[in-house]
Amino acid sequence: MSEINFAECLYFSSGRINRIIAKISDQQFNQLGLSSTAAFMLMYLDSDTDINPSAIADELSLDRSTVTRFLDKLEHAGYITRTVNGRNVTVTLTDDGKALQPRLMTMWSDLNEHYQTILGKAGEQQLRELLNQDFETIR
Amino acid sequence: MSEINFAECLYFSSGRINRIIAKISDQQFNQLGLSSTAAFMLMYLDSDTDINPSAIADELSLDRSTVTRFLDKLEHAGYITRTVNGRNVTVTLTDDGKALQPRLMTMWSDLNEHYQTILGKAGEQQLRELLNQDFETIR
DNA sequence: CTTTTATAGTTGTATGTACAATCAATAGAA
DNA sequence: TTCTATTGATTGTACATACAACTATAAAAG
Repeated sequence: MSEINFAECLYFSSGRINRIIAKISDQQFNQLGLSSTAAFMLMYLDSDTDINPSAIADELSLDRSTVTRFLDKLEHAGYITRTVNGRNVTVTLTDDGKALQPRLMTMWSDLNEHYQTILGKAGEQQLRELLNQDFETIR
Repeated sequence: MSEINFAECLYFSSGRINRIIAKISDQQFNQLGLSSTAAFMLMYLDSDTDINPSAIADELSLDRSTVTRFLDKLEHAGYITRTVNGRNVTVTLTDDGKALQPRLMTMWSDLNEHYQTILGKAGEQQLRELLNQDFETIR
């Protein structure tokens, strides 16, 4: 009776596309034994110095606790170090972490090509613009 | 040096918007003590008879195992029953499950209004269309 | 018919993520 | 200067989800 078209439901369609995109991304970075989030975190850490967890959380739109978890992994893997300074923490790439950067960059550009293959050039562009609007934050 | 704009990275922007949308949706359905996925599953079950888990998985773009997990919860909550028939299972709404439907429908329409408030009317429409393309499936 | 292959569903396990609570440190007010 | 409120980071916990392995059944091939 109700005839709901679930394909039209934002909840599922956004979940679905998110999983598609995540999978493409993971396939890339898993080649380095990294999850996508960990990989992007490393790239962000290369872009500046004296970065703290909160800044990472802001930049990558993640909860601080989520950032903590990934930093644990990256530290354990030897790609970063944490320097505690009072209640602040500074995150720094190790030499291993720096050495990874060129490969990360290559993968990132491969990734963007791959997105275009799947989504189409126009679709990829459209999606990018749409998703990057500054939506009202939910509390 | 690298100057990556992470806001432009599909991996994070699609995750971000997915979380926004999921949160709006969850806020609605949690009023009935249901997760969004469980709620949509119930609505789908009302739309036809003799539905099996695989069909649910197809319709909602979820893995069969994920469907199993939610059916466990819904069964435990008394909203559905499972009838095993050889290797096939038929899922049926209980009376309680049926009784829930009007409220689910109301919430769904509230939800759609809420999306528009957050995303803007145009944005919501655009997003809907974009996300509903039939992307090549990843294997 | 019997044997092989494919399919439906479930279970084990792992991952990414958030939220709430907590701890420690700083900053502001008294 | 001491007390209080705020803030940065972490930990405990919970959830949605997938994938791989497994079980049982059905279908196809011989």
